[in-house]
Amino acid sequence: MSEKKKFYITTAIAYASSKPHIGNAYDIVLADMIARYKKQMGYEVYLMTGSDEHGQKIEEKAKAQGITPKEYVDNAAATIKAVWDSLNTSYDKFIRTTDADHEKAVQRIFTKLYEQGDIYKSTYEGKYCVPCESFYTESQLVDGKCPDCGREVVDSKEEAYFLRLSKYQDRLLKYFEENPDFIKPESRKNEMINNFLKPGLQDLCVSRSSFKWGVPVEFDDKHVIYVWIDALSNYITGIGYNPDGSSDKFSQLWPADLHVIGKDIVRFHTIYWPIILMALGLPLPKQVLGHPWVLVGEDKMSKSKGNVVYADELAKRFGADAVRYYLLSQMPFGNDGTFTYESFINVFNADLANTIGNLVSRTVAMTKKYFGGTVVKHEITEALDKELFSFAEDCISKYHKCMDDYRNADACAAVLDLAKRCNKYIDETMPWALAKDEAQKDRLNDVLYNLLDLIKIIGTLLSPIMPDTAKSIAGDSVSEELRTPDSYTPEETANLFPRLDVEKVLAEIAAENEAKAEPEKVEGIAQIGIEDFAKVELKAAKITACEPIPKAKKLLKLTLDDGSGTPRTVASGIANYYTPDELIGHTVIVVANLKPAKLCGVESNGMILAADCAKDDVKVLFIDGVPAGSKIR
RNA sequence: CGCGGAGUGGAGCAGCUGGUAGCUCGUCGGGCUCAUAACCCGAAGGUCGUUGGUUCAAGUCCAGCCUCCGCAACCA
Repeated sequence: MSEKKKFYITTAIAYASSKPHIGNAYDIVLADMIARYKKQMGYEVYLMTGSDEHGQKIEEKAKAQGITPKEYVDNAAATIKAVWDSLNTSYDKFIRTTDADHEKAVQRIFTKLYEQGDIYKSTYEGKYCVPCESFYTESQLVDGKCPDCGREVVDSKEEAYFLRLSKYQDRLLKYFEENPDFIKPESRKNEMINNFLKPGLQDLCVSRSSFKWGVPVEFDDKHVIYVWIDALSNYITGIGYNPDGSSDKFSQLWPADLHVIGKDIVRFHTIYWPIILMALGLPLPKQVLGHPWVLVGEDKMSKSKGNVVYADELAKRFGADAVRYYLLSQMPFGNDGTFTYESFINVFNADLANTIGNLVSRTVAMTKKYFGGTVVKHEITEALDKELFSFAEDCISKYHKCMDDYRNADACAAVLDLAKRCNKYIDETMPWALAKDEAQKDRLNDVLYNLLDLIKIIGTLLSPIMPDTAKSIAGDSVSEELRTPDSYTPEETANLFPRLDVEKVLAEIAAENEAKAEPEKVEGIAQIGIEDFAKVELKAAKITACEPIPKAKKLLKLTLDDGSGTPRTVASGIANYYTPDELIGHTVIVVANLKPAKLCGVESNGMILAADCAKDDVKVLFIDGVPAGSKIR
């Protein structure tokens, strides 16, 4: 009968609409590190991750590919798993929201909440744009019209189910107060309270009837259960919860000790999720950790920007441990971190190759060279050694303090400090000089013993962060006890982290990206026939007036003379490149038969042609001298 | 005044509850040779966005302003 304390930790489940990028992967890497750490601290750990597989977007993507949504998500889930596995993550369960037992449990949850009155049927009232098939709230409208297409909207009602959030508001606020550590970091808690709780919660719409790919409401099959109840419930259904009777595992593991999530979904996990649990009569999770994002350079990662970086590709190139180390050591606690290949390689070289790898390599080499591979323990007498070990103890306790607080970057720094201290110790003791004097043989032995001992400590401390590396430098005997073994006989290993040539690697990557980008472009824009082009009506038009649009940052409102006699108004997103004065009087090419659209309250009839010369460089095509109204083809 | 975040030596970041500004990389000079052209030491370089306030004392607290970045709205 093990009396180990349990630690149930989860990640956000990844949305199965596309391959997760390095930022999504940060979630699981962080959770995995915490899980491994807790395990090492003696906890019985259960780590769950998974994929969120319902929703309109998936339905549409599947349709576009001509396969069923189920086929689509089967592929997607496999991809997600493959990425997670490439990072050597040690999850105990991978839940899929299309798992039969999950779907069943979600239906039962929904029904239970409905029967006890926490979910009620009502109508979703809003402004509806028929062509766009979308609902908008009053505040989303632009000049009372559809923000998307600019057309009139109509008052409309749609049946839907709602979760009573307001009922639990006060209890939730109280929970926040009584559990100050519930939300980490603290700043996000204040955000939640000020922005959502204090103004008052509005009941949440928890069903949809506009698409089919979801868990059907048991008693009303026109509706599917919307993401909140479906996805969030994974944390309990994945360990066997069911309102009709839960598994033993559930009672052992729940409440969760930690939900690791991205900062963008803190709201759902600290407001909606606790309220769902309260309604179910279940205890709330102990803590929610909202981590920052991984940016690529300055930007958020996005497919359209073409700057997406995938974890498995990185792991393949640099090794899983290096990727894990980069993410865990370089992400600031509160702010977004950045990924660039350049900084990755720099960190790799500085921390992993030069400091840790080289320390191991030089120490092992000397042990081999001077003692044939084995050094033994003697009592410490030198003051220098005492200082060295007391420094090590400081590092260890600092490391724990940081890890307990999920300040993993600082924890990494503490380990690096120790490794640097060891490198310095080598210079201070100069083993190569000792080796020349037979009388110093014992001293030389002691120096190497001390180094090997601390290398073992470094390996131990690193094991949640870099499991493979830890194994190869500390072996299976991870231990934080200083100077326990009677002797050390290190295994000779190849260089742990061979230094990378920045220029060379960057060039390689650039070449590969280029090779990859080519075929996609051909695919991206389909060829069209002359008849398609004929549909576009291009005309020359003279800019007679131009002014900025107050609400808009990027738009200019242009008034054009297109020869028709009536002035034409066009909004154009060129405010960052041109001032109104620079445009007035010039003649431009306008797409005349483009559907009108409402932009920031201005009706735009057509668009003017401009060239994307480079990133952040746009040039409008001027055709001064061409009479206004001339047809262009 | 839509919401939120940030402005610290060349670059990237630490600086929690106020008391001589630190780290990594880079640069320059030196040392060493066990090691992965690595390691060790030293130096140069910051009026901590700006203005005002609180205080014996502010990067650290308060107020205003400027700039940048996400999200939302709008690159038709």
